[in-house]
Amino acid sequence: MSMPVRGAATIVDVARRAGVSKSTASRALSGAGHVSPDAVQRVVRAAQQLSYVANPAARALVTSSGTRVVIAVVAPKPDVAVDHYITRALAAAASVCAPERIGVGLELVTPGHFESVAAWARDSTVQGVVLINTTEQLLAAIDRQLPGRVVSIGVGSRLVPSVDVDNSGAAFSSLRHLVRSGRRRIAIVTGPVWMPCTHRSIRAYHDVMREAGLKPRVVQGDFTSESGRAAAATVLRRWPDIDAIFAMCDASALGVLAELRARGISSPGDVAVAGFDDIPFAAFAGLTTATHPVEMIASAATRTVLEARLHRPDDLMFGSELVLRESA
Amino acid sequence: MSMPVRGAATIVDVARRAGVSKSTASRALSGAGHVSPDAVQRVVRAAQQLSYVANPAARALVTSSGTRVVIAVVAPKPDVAVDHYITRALAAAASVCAPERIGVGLELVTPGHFESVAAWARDSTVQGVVLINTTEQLLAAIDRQLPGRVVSIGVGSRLVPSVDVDNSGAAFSSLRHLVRSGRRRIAIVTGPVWMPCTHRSIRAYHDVMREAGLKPRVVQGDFTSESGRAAAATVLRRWPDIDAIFAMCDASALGVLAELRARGISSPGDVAVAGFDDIPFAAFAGLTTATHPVEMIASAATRTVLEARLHRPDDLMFGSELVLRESA
DNA sequence: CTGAAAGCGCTTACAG
DNA sequence: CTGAAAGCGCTTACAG
Repeated sequence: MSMPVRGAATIVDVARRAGVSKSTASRALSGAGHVSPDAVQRVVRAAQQLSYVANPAARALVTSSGTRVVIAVVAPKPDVAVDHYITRALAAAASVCAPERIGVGLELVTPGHFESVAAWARDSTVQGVVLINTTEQLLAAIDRQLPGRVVSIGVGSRLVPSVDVDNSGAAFSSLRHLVRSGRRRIAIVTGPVWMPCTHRSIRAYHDVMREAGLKPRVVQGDFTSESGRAAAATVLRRWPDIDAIFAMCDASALGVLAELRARGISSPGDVAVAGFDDIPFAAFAGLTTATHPVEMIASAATRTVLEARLHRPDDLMFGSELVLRESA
Repeated sequence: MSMPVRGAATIVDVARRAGVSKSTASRALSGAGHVSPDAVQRVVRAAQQLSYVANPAARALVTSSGTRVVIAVVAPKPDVAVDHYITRALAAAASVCAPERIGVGLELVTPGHFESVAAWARDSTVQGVVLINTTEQLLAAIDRQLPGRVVSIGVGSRLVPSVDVDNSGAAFSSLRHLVRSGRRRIAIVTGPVWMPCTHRSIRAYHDVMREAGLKPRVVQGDFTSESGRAAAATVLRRWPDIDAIFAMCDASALGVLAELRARGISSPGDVAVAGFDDIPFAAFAGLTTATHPVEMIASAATRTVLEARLHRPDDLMFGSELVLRESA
């Protein structure tokens, strides 16, 4: 028997090769309904031989399984939306979907404009939605409209499972490392306040400072290198005797390092610096940081949406590992 | 008349509202076949009122229009594949596709393993393919199998249109700027030799050197910062009197700057440095470079694939602008 | 110029 | 446990 030439194998090809009707083939492949073990085996084997993957367009038409996964990014302004973090997550999602013949779409949501949520809910071609940087407000809107088709990379809700890195754990290990290596005047450069993850790290920071009997010193940043540089300047002005700066992301930490260098302040000699994310450039710059397995997180979130479970899956929290380099 | 509640508007909703059959509605919307001007107007209006976008799953089933666009990245090894350049292009593609209810998939192709090309050709859910970093070999395989559904970000072929940045122009303007500002011993740090774009820039480099009566000095890199650092070391060893280094990408240029700084060599004082891409970090680092409108390029390429023209569209070449900063 | 009918590839009640 | 039939939303010959 030869491969079909004109197009990809269809369920009719599989059924014919297995000697059953397409109804039976469909049931055998989906696992739903009763099918004799013998038939299941023949169908599965035929499907493998033909490299059969159900046509998602046809399936989407009859069920509501969808042909695409929407990656929805929440951002106050459209231009701040698509940073390296987002594009890495998108690439991971697109890689996970490709073998299933499912596509991904990228959509921006600005706070207060949640009309698109209703559109996704109505759209049978939307398999599901992966939220990035979501807010409590958006989650509330989703709970009402899209039950069971949404996963959040970030905070979750009663109905929306969360898949994320252990922000607190990452902050704990970096800060404890600083304390253990003798630092006593440790400042933190935060992310934007509207992002829930910012608060998790700030809380961890306060916990460690209290635990060690140290005074908290908080300066706000916005995850850019420029804001890190500005924050370092602020820190040095307010607390000239500072001996460590912990930034909530590597981009800001690199800004901190640049500002220190520009002022002739040595690192780690005078001021230790630690970041978070372990971006490729961090290794190059000798930045001590903690890993952020963005690809694993996005892959897991996307897989959850593809599986379309009936019950809310458990939250998933990925660990972060401290990476010691020169800067701290 | 009220909006349909259960799902997105279908062509039957549009037809009913316009008072025609769904056949006529379909023809009016596609522009194919004869429809009275009056009917066209009513149908178009109804579609607008209902925010109608044809269900791509249904359309893909009957035509071969597809539900997804494949972004195919050619890379010698899987791990070098997904850099910032790729993910930016992917994000742009996913943004362009989203309003059309089309998804994108990310697939890696390693040289010599072109089976996936045949799979895409057979797959009616594949609207088209956007190639990134393609090689002549892959283009040859595609010419035979996927006529009319492929666009290349990079080199094109007789059947595959190319959409790309003007690499030569970018190299010309950076190098001429170096020459004009008095530099005479100018080295180039290249990209990997297997990438066609590397050769375009090298050729431009040789042209400018010849034109200015200067000796060419070529060192190979691989687009990483680490390779830039190593290349700078090589350059300084082989040509201690060097006064400028042009790197084919910003990541490498940043590596060059780091190596110079580590050796106490001032920039631009002793050695001017220029890169290419204008990544966000370049502005922060004060790197002179030239713009690379990746998002515009990827959007244009994706739009071309979505339109699925019958005839090969013209090649598209995007200009690059010199951005003068501190380093040169 | 228009509408009724067929069919794309699937899944799922409905009979047997 | 199995198969024939209906139908998801579209487009496109086929008649009129």
